[in-house]
Amino acid sequence: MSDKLRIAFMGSPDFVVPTLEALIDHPQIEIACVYTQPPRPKGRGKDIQNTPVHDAALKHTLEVRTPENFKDSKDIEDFQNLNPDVAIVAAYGMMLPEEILTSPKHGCINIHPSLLPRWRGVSPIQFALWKGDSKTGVTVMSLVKEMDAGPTLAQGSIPITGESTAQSLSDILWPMGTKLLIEVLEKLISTGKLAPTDQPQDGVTFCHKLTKDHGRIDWTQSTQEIDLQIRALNPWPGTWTILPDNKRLKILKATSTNHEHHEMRSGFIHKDGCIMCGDKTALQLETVQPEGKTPMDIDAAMNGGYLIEGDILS
RNA sequence: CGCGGAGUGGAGCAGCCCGGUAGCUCGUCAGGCUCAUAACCUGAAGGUCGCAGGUUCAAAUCCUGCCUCCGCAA
Repeated sequence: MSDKLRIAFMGSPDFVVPTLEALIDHPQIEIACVYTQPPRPKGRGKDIQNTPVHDAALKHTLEVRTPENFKDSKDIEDFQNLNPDVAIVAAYGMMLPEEILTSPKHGCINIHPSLLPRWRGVSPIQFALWKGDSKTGVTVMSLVKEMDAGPTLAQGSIPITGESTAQSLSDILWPMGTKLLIEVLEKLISTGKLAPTDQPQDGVTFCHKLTKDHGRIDWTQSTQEIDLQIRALNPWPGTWTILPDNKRLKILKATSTNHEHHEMRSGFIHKDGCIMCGDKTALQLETVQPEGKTPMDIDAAMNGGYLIEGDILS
């Protein structure tokens, strides 16, 4: 019998790979198995590709399992037969049935990048930023049947600034979550139990899944709202607008201004790439990407004729 | 073989269909004007036109193959 903590890791995207590697490197932890999303067609040409976690696990010669879901009792049995002390779930990308949640001795532990109970759901970082929260954070919690409603084990908080993007927050929150997770696990190892705290009843909010459609800019909104949208949806799913020739233009970076302008129509392109918004202030575009082109700064886009003073964005 | 766009001085583009002197908007450098300037004027430097073949008197331009980048979609 090993006295190491026996873990099943479940995750998929690149930003949880460091979490997996931190667990691998921990002397008192052993990874029994890594679960991740099945390889799927991806990218141009639709080649099927492993998830980043899949490749990282293979690199460390860990067993990888990629069930489509846990509806098949065989998959559930296979999981139970691993007999893990605890399962770590980090951006795995699927709901787990109760048989899985209750199977490990200490249940399933999840890293959720929000200050629960605020922003339960799948895109918490983006929503905290988009809805103008002044701070956000990361919560380590036990999973229960109801989504993101389980008791918390640790929590950390960070401020959201006018410069924050979903990317910049994610870059801070996931390492913070990993650190808190390790602390929780070390405490589990030393005391043999978790120290859960039930979530408050009040302050529960939910966020839904984002799609590319959420990235379309409505120029009748205020500069402030559009600025938040651009930073919240950066880098995914990205924000975009439609040029007069019906081509898409991604907006990668922009700054709100309070310049005064003579032309007030929403979406009107002023000299230097200032766009009129609904509250009669303007948004200064800084980095854009026309369809089929690489990202470029606004001066280049104006010089190249992608944006023309006097045209209207829709 | 999912659909599509693109590789031309440092940046973004035009030119290609209808082969024949390297163009446009900027940037950079020098000088001028100005109290001054990201403004204005004058001048200059800077490009094997993605790579390799082919056709031709002549290829950025036509033909073939390859490489690279990107949008959509997942």
